[in-house]
Amino acid sequence: MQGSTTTPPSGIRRPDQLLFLTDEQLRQGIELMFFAYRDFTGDPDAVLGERGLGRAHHRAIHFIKRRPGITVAGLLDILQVTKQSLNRVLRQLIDEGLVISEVGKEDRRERNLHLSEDGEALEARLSELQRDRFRRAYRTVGPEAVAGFRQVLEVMINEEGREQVLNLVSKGAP
Amino acid sequence: MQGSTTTPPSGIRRPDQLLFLTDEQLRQGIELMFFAYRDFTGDPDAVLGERGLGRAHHRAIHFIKRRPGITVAGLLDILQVTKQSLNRVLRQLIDEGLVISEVGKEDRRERNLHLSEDGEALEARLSELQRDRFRRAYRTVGPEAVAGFRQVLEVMINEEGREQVLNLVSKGAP
DNA sequence: GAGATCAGTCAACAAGGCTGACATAATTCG
DNA sequence: CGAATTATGTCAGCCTTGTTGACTGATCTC
Repeated sequence: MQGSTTTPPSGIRRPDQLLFLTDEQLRQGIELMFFAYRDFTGDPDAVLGERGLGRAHHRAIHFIKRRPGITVAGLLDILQVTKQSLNRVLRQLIDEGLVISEVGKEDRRERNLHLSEDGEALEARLSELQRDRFRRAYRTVGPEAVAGFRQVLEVMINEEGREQVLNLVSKGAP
Repeated sequence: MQGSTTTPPSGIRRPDQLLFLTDEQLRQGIELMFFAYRDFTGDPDAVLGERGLGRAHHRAIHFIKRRPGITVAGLLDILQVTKQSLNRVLRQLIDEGLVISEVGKEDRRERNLHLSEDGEALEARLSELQRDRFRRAYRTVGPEAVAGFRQVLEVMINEEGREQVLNLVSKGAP
């Protein structure tokens, strides 16, 4: 914390620069992560609850919005759940008319997933809530803190797979 | 991102300072949060899985370690789940000999919760994994980014309750 | 002594993970 | 062409972890 920008006064045994690596500081980071994530998912969860949907549906909707026409296998790859688990969620979304599944043009074994109008509307409502939270937070702390925030999250991701994830996040190829 | 420290050159219509607030930037933050949290919980989940325990057990263990002697009501307050839900988890932990529940000294209706030796050992193993991840991340990005990371997480927390949470995180009173 | 409070429990339900097994198309390979 | 592979869907069953509602027992407090 406190830690100022550059070098500490000399002659100190436990330099200020390393203070942010004490078990205590690390523990605080861990707990903050827990509480922040809980609230981060809270708003959408509430909206989804109204319609009998859950967080799993949100994730599917989010990434279908992000990659319209994505195949089931593609979504499985991103979400890293079993196909049985995803299938249940997807079936519900299709039954409710939020997601449209159509036979692949090139490879007719594949299914290309899209959001219906209703699906788009729900997605917009959900992502709006999360963007609001981020916007408020980002606005409060300013661009430098935001840059730090992103840096930490990025290196928090498992090293194998990190490149793929960062690629996905920043619009990168499927 | 990039955004420098102070004021930008004047006369710019969409100042650099606001670039980090576009929907696109916000969406990236949201997705990073999702992926980082997934990996953040991955390591402990694996260890817990070996013993037939889950994330809920981890949370209980974590906060009992943090506040030895905490009462059931106190834990409920932190975790924000129903007492039936917590009770199931707690019962398992007590049955497995990881947590010790003893009648309150002052108020005999209360139960004070502690970790047993085994509980301490498991907690150490789990928190070690998470601290390692944070330590690596923090070390990689440096103290300034860490400060930014923490600032964002803090203001991400719901405003009602934020003070209480921050108080808890930073060792504050029960 | 009456009423409030803390803890524990039973029962029932739902979401969303998992495994394993199997079916059906469609594509690709030999 | 026929066989193997691939993409998807589905059935069945199991687990964890959340929920509500109802109720008990012990202990405080007024």
